[in-house]
Amino acid sequence: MARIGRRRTEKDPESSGKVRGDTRQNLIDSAMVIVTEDTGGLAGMSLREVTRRAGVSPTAFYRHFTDMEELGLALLDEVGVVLRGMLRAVRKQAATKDMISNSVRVLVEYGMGQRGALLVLTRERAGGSLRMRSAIRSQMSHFATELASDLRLMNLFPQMTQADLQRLAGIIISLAVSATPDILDLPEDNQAAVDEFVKDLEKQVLIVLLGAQSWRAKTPDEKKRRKK
Amino acid sequence: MARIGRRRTEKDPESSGKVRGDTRQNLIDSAMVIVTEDTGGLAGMSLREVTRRAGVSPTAFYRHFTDMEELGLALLDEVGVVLRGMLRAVRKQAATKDMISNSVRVLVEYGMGQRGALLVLTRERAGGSLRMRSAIRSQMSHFATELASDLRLMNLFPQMTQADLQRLAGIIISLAVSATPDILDLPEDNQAAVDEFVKDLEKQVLIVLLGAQSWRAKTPDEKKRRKK
DNA sequence: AGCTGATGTGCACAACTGTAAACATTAAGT
DNA sequence: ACTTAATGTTTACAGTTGTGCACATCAGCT
Repeated sequence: MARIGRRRTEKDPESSGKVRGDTRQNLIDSAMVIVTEDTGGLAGMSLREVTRRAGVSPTAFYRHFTDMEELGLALLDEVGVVLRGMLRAVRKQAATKDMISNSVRVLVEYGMGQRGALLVLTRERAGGSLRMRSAIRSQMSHFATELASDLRLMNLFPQMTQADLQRLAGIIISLAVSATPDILDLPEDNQAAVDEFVKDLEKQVLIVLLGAQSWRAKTPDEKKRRKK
Repeated sequence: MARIGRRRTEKDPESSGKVRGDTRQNLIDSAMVIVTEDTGGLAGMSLREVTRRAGVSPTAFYRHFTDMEELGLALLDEVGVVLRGMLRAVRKQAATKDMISNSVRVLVEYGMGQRGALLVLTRERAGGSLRMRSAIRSQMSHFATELASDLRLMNLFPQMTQADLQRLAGIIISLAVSATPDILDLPEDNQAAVDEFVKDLEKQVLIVLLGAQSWRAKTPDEKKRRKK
């Protein structure tokens, strides 16, 4: 049996107590790695496997999470924050047409780089526990709200109600989410294929935006009151 | 194409002691039940659990499948056939406007009734093995192709190329797939909420259709060659 | 100094897993 | 009638799992 656990050797200069607080994060990271390279998602991931990867004893897990589900939620949260930040940054520095293309590209590149991130997002959306699912839904609506707000600032759809803008954003996010599994299977060595995919996704978004404009133009007498 | 082992009694289908020949189907059904009521998907489903549900010994499993993955593929195939049939039937008997609304309603109702079916479809799309994922992709493109063909017959978009029709259908399927997890969490007792959801999804589809029309109208000089 | 709470360890254990091996039954084909 | 292939069973085993328990280390407080 190999001695994997880096035992704190009494007075090791750098290990004197400071490596300790990292364990929680280590667990999350390990989970991310496992999810990334292993088929089976959070459900097919064992507590022991995670702790093994993190270099801790199995029981240490309970010092930081009560559940595997809780680990999953933490993992998800991290992904959401990062991804949201990236997209927001992109949108902030480009206008209209470029914005779409840039956003799509960022999504694709992030997805291919940090496979696990998007993987968890899409997979557990239909998979995980009820808590997990609604956490993801909330993340997605968060995405959509930010996008809607940016769309409003750009004044591309001045005639649209706030609610309908939100719906529009929702559709776009839907497209992105739906594209995610395909992103994850994109051949990393074939840049042409990636470009093709990006272009296609851009076009999808454009169609939706166009549709939204026509829709408003054609039915200006709408007066729905939406609540959600 | 696959010949499902049906080579048994031709005289008395049910009487020979046990219902022997049904075992394979029983396993599939059991898997479906488990997937439906258990969080965790195909990955979190054990061989023993399936055989237990099916009322057979664990080792009997190997008489019908080499792998759990193979079971999954069989399950998926069944779902695809059924769902595809339903949607095709719906589209065949209504035109244009009603077609959308009917299709959406069928999808939602089927999803709520046979949760496991849609669950497997969405979940394993991002989850399962590579084989599973491409099988699902193929199912989806199958859906899209059928839809595209129907759209062409309806002559709604006479000016569109075949390839662009296929893309349009792809977008619609994307929306449907993306909506699936939400369908599965719809409150069964609250019909109003279901109606609201259906209406919303219909509207999304309409926007896309409108967008597609405007798209063609605005950029008639397209000449892309797509290859998929 | 000594106490306390947080964080880590090892050991133990029962439950469950996948699957191998040998065997029983039966339908079908000769 | 005898063989054979398909389909099922029982028993067995080794590996993995989640988790309870007792204990070790250490930072920070009074």
